[in-house]
Amino acid sequence: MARHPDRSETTARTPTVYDVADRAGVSIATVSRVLRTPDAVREATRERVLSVVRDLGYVPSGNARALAGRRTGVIGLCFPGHDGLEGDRDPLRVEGGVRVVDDRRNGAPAGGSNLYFDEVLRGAEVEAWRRGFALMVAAGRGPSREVIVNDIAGRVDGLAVVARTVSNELLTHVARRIPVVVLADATQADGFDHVSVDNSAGMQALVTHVVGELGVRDVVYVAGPPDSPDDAERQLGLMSALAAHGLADVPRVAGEFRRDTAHAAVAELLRSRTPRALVCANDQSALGALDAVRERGLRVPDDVYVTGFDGLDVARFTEPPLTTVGQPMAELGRAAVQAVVDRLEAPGKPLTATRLGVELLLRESCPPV
Amino acid sequence: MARHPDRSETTARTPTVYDVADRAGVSIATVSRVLRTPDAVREATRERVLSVVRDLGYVPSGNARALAGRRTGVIGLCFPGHDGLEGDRDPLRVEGGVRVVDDRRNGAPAGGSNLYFDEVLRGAEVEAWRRGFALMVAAGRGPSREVIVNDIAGRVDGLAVVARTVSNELLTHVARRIPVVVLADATQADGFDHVSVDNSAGMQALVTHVVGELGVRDVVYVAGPPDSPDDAERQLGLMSALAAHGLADVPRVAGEFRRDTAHAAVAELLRSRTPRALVCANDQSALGALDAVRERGLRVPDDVYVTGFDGLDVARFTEPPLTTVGQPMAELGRAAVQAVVDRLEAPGKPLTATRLGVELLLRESCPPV
DNA sequence: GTGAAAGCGCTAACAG
DNA sequence: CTGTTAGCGCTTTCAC
Repeated sequence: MARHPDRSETTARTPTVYDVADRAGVSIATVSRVLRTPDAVREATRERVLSVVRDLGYVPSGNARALAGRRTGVIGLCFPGHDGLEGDRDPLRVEGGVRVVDDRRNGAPAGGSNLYFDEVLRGAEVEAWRRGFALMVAAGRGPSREVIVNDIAGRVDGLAVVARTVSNELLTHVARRIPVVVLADATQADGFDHVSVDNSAGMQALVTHVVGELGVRDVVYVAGPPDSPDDAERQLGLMSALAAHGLADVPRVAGEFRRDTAHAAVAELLRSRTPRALVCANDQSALGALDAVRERGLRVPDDVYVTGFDGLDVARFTEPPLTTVGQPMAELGRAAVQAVVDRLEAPGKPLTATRLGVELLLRESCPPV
Repeated sequence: MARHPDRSETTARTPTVYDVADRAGVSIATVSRVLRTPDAVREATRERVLSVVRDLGYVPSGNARALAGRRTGVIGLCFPGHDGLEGDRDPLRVEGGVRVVDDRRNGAPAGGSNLYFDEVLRGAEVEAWRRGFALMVAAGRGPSREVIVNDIAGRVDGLAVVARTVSNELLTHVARRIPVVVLADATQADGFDHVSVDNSAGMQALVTHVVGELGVRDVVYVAGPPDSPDDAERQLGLMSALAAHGLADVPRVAGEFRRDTAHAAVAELLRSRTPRALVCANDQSALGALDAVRERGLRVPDDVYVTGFDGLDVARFTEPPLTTVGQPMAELGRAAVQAVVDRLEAPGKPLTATRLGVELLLRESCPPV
């Protein structure tokens, strides 16, 4: 009471434990107990307190709780902005009304709108919920990203970060405060727990299908960005499958994981020659490859096989449907949260590196034999 | 210092302002200033403090900040669990490896995997970020939902809640502490800010197309759940368009917004007769209607027109592509966050009811004239 | 510019 | 079963 000389109920502030305690004629400790360990309080008292809680519209401050309890009950998830989300700078359109659009099929499906992270996020949310944690998201864009991550790090019990979202330096820094797990990057020995997908095995299976079963010798790889750990692993799988079939290497063009870039690169390539198969680093670039092949008047799969990687939904609806490697995206998110929680529960245990399996989805663009 | 007699740097705890202050030979106030208002501190001092921050791996506690600063910098978003996410109870599969699947088109596209909320979430995230807030998500499933919402309410500055996620009672309760905006429910006069899409106008435009332009008189409405405010509004639009064309009403069957339910209901209907058009309350039920029509050996649009509502991605890839009303889902999320932030900045202003426009997407299942 | 001190609202011993 | 009392780590006047 000393700290709160005037808790007269007339003051219009958001009510605190003190207000509830006063009104119910109990101590703040009892109010706290009613909320956290109801069985430790006599029924009558409990009822009284609860009714005051209702009357006052009391909602306990999560921050005060976290501070006093030394745990927030929140897990953070950071990933690198929603790619291609131009809406980022669109002014928000808020007029009502209806616009009529003739939307009959007039071209290839639009590029996948970043389903990838949507699904990771969903998986993470589900798992966090089950483990009794709330989830805080930061899909950083721009330089302020580092600031935000730092900020988030201060409000959660643990953090899951998608590879390449922020500098390793920052990661190391925040890891001194809370457990950090890195998603979609198999790199070891950086002191973090890791959760990733079997990129290498996936690509290996895919290329084995193309080279081994279909017997194609003339392959071109539409590569991802040089600094992508994902692509690095996929190339490892590629090389290994090639080697297994007596091929030393194949030519590459730079697709950069992007539809437009891949489109341009493949168009350029096709001006000089037509390989039998275009193995693309991801689905987006496969869409670009498909565009370029079509423009050239070539048929898929008859003239050229085309394959992707990721298993975006949109890959099922291309013309023809795209053979690709499906990643368990939602499970990635779940596994990440799981790894964070596990680490929280067993701080001392050795670092883990979770590997999730993938699916080789054989479709018309490069069909089964 | 009185409160922290032993701040000797040898103790291995997560460092606090006190540790930084000690090491840098300044007061905690100065440390705080360096972080919040750098210009208020002499350059030399600032550098010194910053370097200690780095050395110690200091990350400020967001909770303590929020508590002292009386604002969290976080906005909450709650929606009703990820529908149909069975993965909810799946054990997480964590073995690596590759599974090969012949995934050539073998049926209709799978039902939309809840893109709806994924996009709302994404929109909210983007807007929160731009406004300098972090986002906390709760996609509640089960009864503990109410508990969690309450919990979240205690850790955020404002809350956006999708209609029918939690009881109005709880909403009213937490609204006494922080601003609450309700999504996708046009109901007024409940004391909350609202953000929704123009359901009524959308359906009206759609039905005007069917009845007015295509001249169909024999329509059946595949309705949503009786307690859905969304469907209620859509029916309003339906009635109004019918009236405008001299039709009193049309028969209804219960689709419940679900593919399976709608499938069953329409199959039942078709056993007795075949209406010229099936106007469905949402895309999911339109998928079900399509299934039933196909099974009956009828052709769309030649024998029956079918329409949906929502504009899910999957509706573009059905056979034939589905005429539907597209909702700006990401913008819904953005507008919600915007409403929360606006309310935070101007607590006194009158309640708002934001209405987002929709698009009538005319596709092959009920094409333009 | 910088420091001292007073909380922010809650939990968790520790007494009784 | 209930009350007292320390803090949790930070921001923020108010002096100097």
